[in-house]
Amino acid sequence: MKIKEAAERLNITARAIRFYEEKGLIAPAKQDDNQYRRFSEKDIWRLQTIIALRESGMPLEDIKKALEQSDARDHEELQYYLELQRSVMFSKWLEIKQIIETTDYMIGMLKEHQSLPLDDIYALAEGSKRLREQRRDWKDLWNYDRLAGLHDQRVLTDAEEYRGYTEALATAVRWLAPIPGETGLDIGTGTGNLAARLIELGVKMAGVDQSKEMLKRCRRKNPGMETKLGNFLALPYLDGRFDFVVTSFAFHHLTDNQKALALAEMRRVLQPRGRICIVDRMVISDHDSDSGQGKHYPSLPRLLQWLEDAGYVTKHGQIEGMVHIVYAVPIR
DNA sequence: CTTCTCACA
DNA sequence: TGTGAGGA
Repeated sequence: MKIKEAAERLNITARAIRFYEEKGLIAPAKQDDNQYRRFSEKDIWRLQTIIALRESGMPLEDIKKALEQSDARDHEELQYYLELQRSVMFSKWLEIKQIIETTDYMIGMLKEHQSLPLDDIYALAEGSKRLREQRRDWKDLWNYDRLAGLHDQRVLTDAEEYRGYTEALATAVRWLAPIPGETGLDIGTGTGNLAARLIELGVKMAGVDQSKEMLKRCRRKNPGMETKLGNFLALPYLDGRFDFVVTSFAFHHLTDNQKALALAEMRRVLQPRGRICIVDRMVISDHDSDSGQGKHYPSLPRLLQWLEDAGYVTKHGQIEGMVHIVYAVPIR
């Protein structure tokens, strides 16, 4: 099949196909005498894949990598690229959602005042800009991909970082007291240790982590569990999906501003009566303790204050040393 | 009908 | 991330 026929069949221009070839995404055979490209069914199938991935907004560079994994039959890596793409799209969706909300607010102001109060609008714009930057500034400062292999060992033996780990997970499960059939989200799920305990009780758990290696292990350990790439600031789920959100030994990775944003994100994916459970090392003073190395142990009193201001009733407890648990149920 | 390159957004 | 022109 020559290029024009292929292009017509796929509803793209011949030019685009040559372009994909130039970028190294396909390599159709060329006829010896005149150098015309000949497209096999395999080539067509590959082009269809490219078009589909392109349709999802994936950049050509990433499509190239994804196809390489697919060629190597590396199912897990291919899944990683698709999920990466999904999490990118989710961030964009959140941004757009926010822009719509800002616009709605402006429309409301205009109706009410017959004009736009500039100060308010400016503050609003600044606010959304900051939120966007918070999200964008997310980085894997901790290289959990590298740590994934040793993670399960470490949580049990690291008497410093993960002191009280087992007891903390057990307490979280007890406080959440899930009803079988409920849906829960574990943020920063790692290899799914907390999620596994909840699944045992009949909860449908979803896990989010920023590390693909962690998620690989998590899926291996908990075959039925749904896992997605993502982070606190852009949870890869639509609104109102969960009965509860839980996070253990992960919240302290967020800076001050990011913590506030993360709480808002949790609320977004929760049903109206959805509860929140946060287990982590915390400090009792009024300010986060910034120990460097990307660790910002949250201030327990301030965390409680935030949640109460947002309309939650809270309950908290000390598990061991710095390790605390905070549980919150909305009353409005 | 196809190829390739150059410029352009 | 493509597209259009123009020569071979």
